[in-house]
Amino acid sequence: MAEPISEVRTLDAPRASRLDRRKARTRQALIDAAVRLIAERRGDRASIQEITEAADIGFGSFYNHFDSKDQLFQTASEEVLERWGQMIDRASAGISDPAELFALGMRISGWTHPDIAGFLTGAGLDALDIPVGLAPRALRDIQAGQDAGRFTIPDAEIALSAVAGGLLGLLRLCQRQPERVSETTVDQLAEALLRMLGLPAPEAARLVALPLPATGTW
Amino acid sequence: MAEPISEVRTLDAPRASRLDRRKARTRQALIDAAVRLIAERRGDRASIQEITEAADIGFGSFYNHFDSKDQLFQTASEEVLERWGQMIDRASAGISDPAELFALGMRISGWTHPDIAGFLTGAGLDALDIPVGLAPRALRDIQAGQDAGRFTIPDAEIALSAVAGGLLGLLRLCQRQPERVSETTVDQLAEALLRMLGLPAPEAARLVALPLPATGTW
DNA sequence: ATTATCTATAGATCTATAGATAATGC
DNA sequence: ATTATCTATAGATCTATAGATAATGC
Repeated sequence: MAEPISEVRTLDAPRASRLDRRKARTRQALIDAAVRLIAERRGDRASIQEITEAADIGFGSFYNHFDSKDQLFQTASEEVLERWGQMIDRASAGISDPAELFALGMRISGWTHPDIAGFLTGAGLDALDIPVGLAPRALRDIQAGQDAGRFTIPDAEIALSAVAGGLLGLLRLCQRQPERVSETTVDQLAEALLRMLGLPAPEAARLVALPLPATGTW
Repeated sequence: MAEPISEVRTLDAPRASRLDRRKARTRQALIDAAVRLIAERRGDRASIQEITEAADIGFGSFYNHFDSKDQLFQTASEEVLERWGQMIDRASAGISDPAELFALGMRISGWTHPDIAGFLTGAGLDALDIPVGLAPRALRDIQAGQDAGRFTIPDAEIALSAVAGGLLGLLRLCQRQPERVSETTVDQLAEALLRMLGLPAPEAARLVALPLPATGTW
């Protein structure tokens, strides 16, 4: 099988024509609209007509970019989660202790942009099935913590689901009753989840008291 | 406001005619079909036609019982969760320690009937918004544990969401890779969640080692 | 006679596509 | 000349209801 052409194109740096940029803009408008609709819990109940109206593009343009609603929602989920995951990567560069990595990722995720938080609460635990973004990073940290003997919890995937449930509970509360979420709420959740993973309570308390690095531009 | 008439009817014991029983049977067939569809993740994507076919009743009969799909799914969710909750009530009668109550409910829920487990994993965290069944009981136990000073976690609702995430993770794993779920997996999850709630680790280990009472008929 | 269920269907969506229009490339 | 977007629409659903049929009550 021959080398894919796109490979070559990627190397020719400024190949993107104005046409390409226009196409990318339309595609991005569809993805942004999908993220908003998931956050509003309209999700896949929205018709393609609603989606294109929310994206402010012509109805037929949808099929220039996606074959079905499911494909759009899958792509949109992957994109927003991967963007989030890479932001956490930047913030946690240089840290090697898996427990510290986990704590940091959780504390940053709890203070994320409201739009993204809305997406996550709308997607619910289904976000765990998205193969990129937050879930694989959190699973990696949990497994590394097991291997290092810092986490005693036996099954990493069950632990990951509990972690996700905790984060989603926090984000839901932020949306519904923001007055009940103080600056320490996120840290308290991260601390509780570290205890669940099997870290001794004093060590969990120590990790969430570490200073947060700057997250950079989102 | 006058006393509701249904109150009186409830006292006249064997009022249910054969017609009433036939009607109840049709209604139950719709509810059972809805539970199966949620478990199969077809959920509200299923058309009313599909629902009535799954229930093996005529299409038009749907509207004798429910105004919309949403109403059916809401009713079905409440019924199956409340049935589950009452089973736990029976199994935990006589126990007063909230931490022990919580541990028991979790350990029983982890060994529930596969059909019900399928429903829960299909519903996901949305089950937390159902006002009857498991969620209010678990929230009650967590709050009682806070009041008794046994749980140190500050926000009971966030904790509940983490607990639900853990249980759903376990049930998902049971479905996908049953060979990875041993007899101790449920107890290990319950123990981890007790630690998360703030119980000292040795105490958490002690509680999940207690014998399970018989759950009775489901 | 009454009540619930069933079948058939009108009207309202919704999806997918064809063909026209507008934007860009050369 | 090429490519993407837009408008319009055919055909396929899907919902809600009307009217016919079957079961039960009295």
